[in-house]
Amino acid sequence: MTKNLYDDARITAVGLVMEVYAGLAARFAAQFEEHGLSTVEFEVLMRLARSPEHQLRMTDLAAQTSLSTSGVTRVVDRMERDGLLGRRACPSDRRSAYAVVTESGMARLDETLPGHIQLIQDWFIGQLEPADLASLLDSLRIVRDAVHPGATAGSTGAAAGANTAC
Amino acid sequence: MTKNLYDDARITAVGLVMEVYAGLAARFAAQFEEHGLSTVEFEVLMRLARSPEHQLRMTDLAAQTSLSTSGVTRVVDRMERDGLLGRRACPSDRRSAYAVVTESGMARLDETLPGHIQLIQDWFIGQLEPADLASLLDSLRIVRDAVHPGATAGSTGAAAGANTAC
DNA sequence: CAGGGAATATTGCTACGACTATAGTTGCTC
DNA sequence: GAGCAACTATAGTCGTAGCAATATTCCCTG
Repeated sequence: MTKNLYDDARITAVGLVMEVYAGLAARFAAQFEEHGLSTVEFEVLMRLARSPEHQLRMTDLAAQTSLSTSGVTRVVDRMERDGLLGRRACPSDRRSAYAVVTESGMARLDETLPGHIQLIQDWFIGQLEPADLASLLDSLRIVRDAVHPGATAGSTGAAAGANTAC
Repeated sequence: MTKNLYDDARITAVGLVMEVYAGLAARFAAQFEEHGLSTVEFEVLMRLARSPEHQLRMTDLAAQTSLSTSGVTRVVDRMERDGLLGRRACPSDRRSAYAVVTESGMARLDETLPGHIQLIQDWFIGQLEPADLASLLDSLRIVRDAVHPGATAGSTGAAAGANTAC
């Protein structure tokens, strides 16, 4: 018999990552839906809430969410229609537009967040010993920094990172 | 100021998982595309290749891939059209149908796999010290077993697990 | 200041996948 | 054996996201 590459330990290692992701994502999605949000909508809300003035340029939002710019346009369309977000013209660059969270959007997020954190606690954090968790996060950080698609709003952009200030 | 839940350490912990997943998935997808495969097509090919006789019932395939049954139908349609898969009637249960990998499908997988494993080595395994990697996998396994959406072809089905044998 | 190239957002087109309904098959019960 | 519930696969419909094309604006160079 030839050696079986299909059961290679390296394959199963990434399989583990994928399964953990899939499991968590599915549970999160179910809880988001209870509050009328999809996963990407929650992600958009979170990214904006963590930004100064609760707003971000469309392009920056796309960079931070692993969505294309057109995808961001559609999501913001929907959320604007639902009153969660608003658009604001950028004073210094008329090409750019800000997506800004409305009061209603912040309220929706505040209403969703406690349950979300509870899920994280129950299915992820709480499953591990504190020392193991710390070690796990360290390792994940290393891999993240290597793979690093610029999701952390950090130093990915070759240009000066301050263009968030428009 | 009110306490800021949006930067909660627990949120950033799952953010880490999501970012690692997204980064790996994007790189994998690019390599799959070089061989004319999408991510789900590769996953289907892998699941079938790891099964006895290189075949699986449509329902079982759906259970193992976090795809719906109709999704599996469409994917198998495409892959059958491309000659990677074939359909075979189940002799003992005429409701069921097997999806079976063709010679061409196995060849495609064998052609794709080395590069895939190389990516895993470069961006995941190779980033960590062996001891840290082992610890990481242990922790991931614990979380996986908790979240456990039955992706491992294990004991999810309430009925006897042996229905893979049709 | 005129013009070319880069950047930004949007829209049309297309592909993919989930939800639902439908048709066929099986096994159980009376 | 007829009827009925459960299961399997498929087809219809809809929502969502990516890619390419477009219009506008900005910046830099002459």
